[in-house]
Amino acid sequence: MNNDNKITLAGLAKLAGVSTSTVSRALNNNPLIKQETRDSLQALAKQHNFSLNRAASRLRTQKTNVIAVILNLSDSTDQSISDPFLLKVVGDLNQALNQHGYEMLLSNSLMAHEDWTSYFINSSRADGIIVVGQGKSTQKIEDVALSGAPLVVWGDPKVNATYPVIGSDNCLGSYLATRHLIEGGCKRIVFLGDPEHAEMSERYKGYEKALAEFNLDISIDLTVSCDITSKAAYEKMDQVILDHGLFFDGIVAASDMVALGALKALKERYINIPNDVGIVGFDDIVMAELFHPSLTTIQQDTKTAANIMVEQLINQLNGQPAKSVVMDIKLITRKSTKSV
Amino acid sequence: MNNDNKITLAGLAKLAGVSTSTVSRALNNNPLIKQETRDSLQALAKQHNFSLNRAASRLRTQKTNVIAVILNLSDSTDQSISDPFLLKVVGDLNQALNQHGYEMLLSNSLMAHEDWTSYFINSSRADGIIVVGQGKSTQKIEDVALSGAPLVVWGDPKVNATYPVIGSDNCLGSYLATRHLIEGGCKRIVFLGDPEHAEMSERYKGYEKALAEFNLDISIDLTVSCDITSKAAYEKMDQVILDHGLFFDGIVAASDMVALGALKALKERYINIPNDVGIVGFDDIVMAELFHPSLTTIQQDTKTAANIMVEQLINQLNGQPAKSVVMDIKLITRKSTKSV
DNA sequence: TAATTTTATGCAAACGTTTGCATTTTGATT
DNA sequence: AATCAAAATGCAAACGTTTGCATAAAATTA
Repeated sequence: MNNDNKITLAGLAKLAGVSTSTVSRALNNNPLIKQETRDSLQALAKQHNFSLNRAASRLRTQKTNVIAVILNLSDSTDQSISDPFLLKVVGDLNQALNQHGYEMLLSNSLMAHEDWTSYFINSSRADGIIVVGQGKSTQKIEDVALSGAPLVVWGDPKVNATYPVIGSDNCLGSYLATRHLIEGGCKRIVFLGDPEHAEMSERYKGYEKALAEFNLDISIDLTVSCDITSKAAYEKMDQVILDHGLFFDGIVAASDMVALGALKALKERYINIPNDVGIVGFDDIVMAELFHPSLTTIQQDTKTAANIMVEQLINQLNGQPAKSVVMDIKLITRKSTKSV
Repeated sequence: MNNDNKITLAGLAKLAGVSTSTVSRALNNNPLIKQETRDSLQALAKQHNFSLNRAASRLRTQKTNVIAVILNLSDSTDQSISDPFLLKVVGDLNQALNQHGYEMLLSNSLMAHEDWTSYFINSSRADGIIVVGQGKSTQKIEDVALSGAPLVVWGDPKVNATYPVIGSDNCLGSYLATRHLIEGGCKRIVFLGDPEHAEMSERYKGYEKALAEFNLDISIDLTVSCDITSKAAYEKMDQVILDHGLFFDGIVAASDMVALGALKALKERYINIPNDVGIVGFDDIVMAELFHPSLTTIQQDTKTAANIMVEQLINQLNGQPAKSVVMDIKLITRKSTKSV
């Protein structure tokens, strides 16, 4: 029963005995058309399950109602494509976009399109771009900004950017995390993560700041650099302990996934958490609460953030200015750190 | 420097002193055009960072090169929008689609579009549909299948469907999981999950089959029904133990998330895993290995599955038939069950 | 009832590609 | 050279909407 004779606007018009203009307006709920006519035409359309051809209307209106969402992964490996936090942001964006009447074209930075503006905007694939994550290099993002294409980025809003960035105050978050460890009695605190990475470097700064404030030693040894995946974190911590023993009593992890990887390495050695080593994560992914011990972490409100991002993007689509927004964060204390 | 005078094919043609046909063909690498001409025109295009207007070419060719991916969530709550497993499938699909030259329009079933074929296909938003998850009702999926639109579903391939389904043999997986528990000495094994849910019901069958095979009691009490999220699982198990005590010595969980939720409830009561209670998950999400104890589970190869799904869909786009495919699964034994 | 305003509809020209067919150019063959 | 075949390019008609402007119908006013 493959009803292949695709009906068109003109076809419907003929059926209804009116002009295409009328049908077009009726289906778009244009008040120029009498309510009665609108209703009957819409009914007719539904009856023939007719749908406006978007390719055609996009061509005519020069608007797509599509937003390109680009998962900006660190180029090294494709591990982080399964990072639960980033994917959650994507999920929330999807909701927010749909609620605002936009569709989401999902892409990721590994698909090498040299020029994002050209590929997505100039080609009429999308009206605007949302980049999730600043990654190691912000070059491509800056190129988009420079091109004047509507753009919003999830990342660190403190980074002095020429484009609107929505995100948590990573420095503050990490500062709070670190201070929390210090107040719990930790003296030698490791930072575990990748200080090269845009957002993570801000987290590193917060960590440094707290240490400085409390006059704690901030030696290079305490900075353990690794990719921001649980696997990398696990392997790195395993190696570090093997090489240098348990020379620390606290860990500030660049993300929950990193924290969980580290936790595994510690637990395998029966190191007591939080008594021997306290550990704080970042993100508050669902899993953080489920772990044993449950993970103290910095919570980010991605749902609200997603809505704000979409709103800021829509502002730009309307020719209005958009601004960076700092999201509130919250220290969630659980069992992986000693309570003060 | 907002270079807003968007250049068009005709513009480029004029610049180059050739016809639009030639430019069009050149940019599409049509061998009708002399290699030399092609090269120079492509160079010219790049220089002016010109991109073909997709709205126009889609209208003309009646092809979008877009695939709609629909996250089919259980309609009750939006919790599972952050289900790491489903999101991983989406991530893998994204990769696979891009590699095959398609773009991904991400949507979810909560956005109430009555008629998916009409909305996505008839409207020329996409050329085909991939549904991730069969959910509680397969009605909408069957409607799409009936309409003849190119369709592939991630779900249970054993379900006798009129559309191609790619997925693991859920029944077998669950059977293996259950047998593994039995062989480890478990006598009273709980099934934790939602037997109403398409894929999960298959898992329930596998569980039943194993019990029957080993002549184990299969009473209704042993079926603990809950939503397939970690939170629901945690709360349900908490309540169940509170009400009935520890009347079981094994859990077959409908998914890893469910297993992890249950695990938390058990650990909070200092129930020894795997000695007092063994537990098996399903999916093998990244987290499964990180947990303590690490989770024995049934591994699904989503990356391969994603590629197969895309291939099967492309078959349909080319007018060829597509078939359901059963993915291999693997029991990954870890520390949450006694080794045999 | 005629003139005027208001409301509802229709006409036709875009939007920027692709592609069958016609035409020109080039190269090979007599 | 003249003829023919092959290769390269151009012409122009679609694809299915939307929308400014013109017109027709209905409602209001004089």
